[in-house]
Amino acid sequence: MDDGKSGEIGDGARKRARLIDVARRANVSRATAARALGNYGLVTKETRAKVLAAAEALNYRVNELARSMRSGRTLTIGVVVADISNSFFSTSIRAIIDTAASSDYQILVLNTGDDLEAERDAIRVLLEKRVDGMVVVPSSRSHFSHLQLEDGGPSVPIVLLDRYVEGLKISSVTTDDFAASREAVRHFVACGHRRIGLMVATAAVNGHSTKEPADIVWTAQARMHGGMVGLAEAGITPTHKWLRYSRGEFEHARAAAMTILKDEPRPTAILATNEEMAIGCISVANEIGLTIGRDLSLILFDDPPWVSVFTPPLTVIRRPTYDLGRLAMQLLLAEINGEGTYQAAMLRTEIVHRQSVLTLRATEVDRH
Amino acid sequence: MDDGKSGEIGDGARKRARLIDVARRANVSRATAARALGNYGLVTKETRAKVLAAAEALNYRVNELARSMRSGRTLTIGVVVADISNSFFSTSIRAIIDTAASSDYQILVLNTGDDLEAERDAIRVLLEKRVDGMVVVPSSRSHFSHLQLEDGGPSVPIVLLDRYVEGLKISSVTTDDFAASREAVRHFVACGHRRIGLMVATAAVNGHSTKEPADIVWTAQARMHGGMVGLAEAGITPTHKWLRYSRGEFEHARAAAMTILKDEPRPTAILATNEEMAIGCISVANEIGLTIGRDLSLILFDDPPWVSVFTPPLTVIRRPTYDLGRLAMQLLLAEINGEGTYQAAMLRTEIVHRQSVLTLRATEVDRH
DNA sequence: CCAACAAATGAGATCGGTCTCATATATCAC
DNA sequence: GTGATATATGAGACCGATCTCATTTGTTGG
Repeated sequence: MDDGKSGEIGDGARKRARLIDVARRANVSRATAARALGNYGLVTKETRAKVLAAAEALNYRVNELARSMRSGRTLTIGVVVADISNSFFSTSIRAIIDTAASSDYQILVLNTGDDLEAERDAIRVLLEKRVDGMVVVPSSRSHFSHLQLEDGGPSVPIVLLDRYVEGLKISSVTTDDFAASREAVRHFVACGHRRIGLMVATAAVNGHSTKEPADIVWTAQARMHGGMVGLAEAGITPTHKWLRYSRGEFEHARAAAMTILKDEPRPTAILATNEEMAIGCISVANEIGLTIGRDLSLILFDDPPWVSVFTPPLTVIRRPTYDLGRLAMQLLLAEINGEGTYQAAMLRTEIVHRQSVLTLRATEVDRH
Repeated sequence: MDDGKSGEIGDGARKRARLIDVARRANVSRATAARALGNYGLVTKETRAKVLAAAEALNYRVNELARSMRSGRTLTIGVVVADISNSFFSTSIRAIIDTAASSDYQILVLNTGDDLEAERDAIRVLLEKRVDGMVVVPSSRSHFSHLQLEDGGPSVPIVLLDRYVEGLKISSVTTDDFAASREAVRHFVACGHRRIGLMVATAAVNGHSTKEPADIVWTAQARMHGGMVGLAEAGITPTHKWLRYSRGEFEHARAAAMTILKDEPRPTAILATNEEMAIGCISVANEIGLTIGRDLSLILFDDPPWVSVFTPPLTVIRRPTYDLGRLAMQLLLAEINGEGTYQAAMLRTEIVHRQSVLTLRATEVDRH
């Protein structure tokens, strides 16, 4: 019964054109219209032209949902990230989007705020939306059962970004932060520093703290551990006196820095595990009259544009941020296409020497 | 005919559980299983328990694609943005994601690099994916037919973010950048500055240029225009001598700044329309021995964390970045729910006075 | 002129939930 | 006992594109 379905002309609120509308207008079947539009199978030039004209006239857009239903592919990748407004993550995501787009994949971005429950929800939602794969920045080192999708039937490939999870057999793309931290501390030591502070960014703590949070993320732990080993190797007893774990918010970072820099004797150098820690540290140094690169040496992880025009330009540990995202996406695409194998890629970092690390002369070492 | 479909136990490569698998395991019909899982209609406690147990055992996840097919809603919003790694956009997107998530919407992020063709593709893809709405940062002021979806049947609500488009009857959320620029120039003038440079960020130019690109974005034009009006109002003949349009990349921004600061006499103050322009400007100032806040005054748009710990702390035009994204999403959700009306929201900005603007004494005004 | 084959098109199943409508069973009133 | 009502469940249509398989039409050779 033709009970007033669409296809009639003129009523304002008509629905979007479907394939069948195009087919009817071109006087062909859906199958033929599909062939003409999809450019496959056998269609005469004239038929194709008729169909294309009809599609044009009706402003037809294929319904990807329906297509995905049949094909089983959504051409959509889920990205689960701690904080997209963080410059490291936004740059990585830019790389992910670019790489995915060149293979016609789109990106669904979910933000967890490093909250485990939010991460579980995110994974569930992405599974329900039937994404073809996921890039995840895991918020926990110990709770990861929601990332183990393989048991009980095939599921969706995942690649971890920025953070490794021990015991999880999932491909990951990280940087060698342990080595980076150790190298930074070695550099401090080589420049004569012996009192070295370490500000570790983590969301697993309230405000800031001197002891390691229970569920600290792999990256943060590697950076802390690398620093401690660097100290030990230099014959300096690793002390927690100038070690702080802190959330990233400006006030927390400042408070953490303050407790280090108010200490007597104060450290002559600080390693900050991200931009936020460094900014907190600089803020406090400014406030109590310490000049970076003279009274206080500083190295930070990551290399945002401003640090090279800072006074003084800041020495940093540069990570291949864009490459990290791109590689994660490449591994994921390979796994989606069945070409991939498990792989824990760990990219190298590089110290960019600028002017925030002072070389102490022997006398100064004593004086400080 | 039961031709070996799934449901049989034990073969490793079985597909994901469907509703019908759950129903069979619980010995009920699909309809009943749907009622039990969807928590609607009438189901006895026992039946519900059976179904939930079956779903649990099979690790069942609803297929949102299928659900969306019937419901006509995807609970997905498309976001089309120039550059997600830009801190302004990534903060706005964070707000968009947060706001959307609290209404159970997810975000599909596409990046255009401010390329019109990429933007058209992005819109097409989002339409095909049947998003329920879009937030778009339009890359062009003059080409916008791809954003006019209403003719020829109902389509999808769009809200413009950050950039207004004249002649487009689409809700938008922007800041009053004309007023902001004018106020910044006024402030310079009040501090005794008369030679004021203006660095306008735009992707519509190759490298940098002194004349206005053909298809400059609304925001950039407003900022330029506001600056010019500010000058005129102060009785200063607006000159293009110290006006530069430049792409955001560090080297382009530097090159643009160089041509301004190498001029004789050089301007004593510069208004930078974003972080990238400011960084380019600072870099050149450092190189040729100009100290910000003494030899060269500087105001920039936006207020990333580092500028307040810079030496000197930088005076900025602060925009409510997070609020911008949130409001855009709120307007969009309202339109999706049929409660919205057309609305061009323009939020106020605020000058944050720090120490990068020098007050010139009369003699200095002459001397400079 | 008819068989054999190629070219072009159509009919209908399918993907997996959701929802309407019909049916079956239980409960109650008179 | 019969009809009215509430409760619980099932059958089947539907969303829109794709793809297999069958059918029709056209072409060529003997």
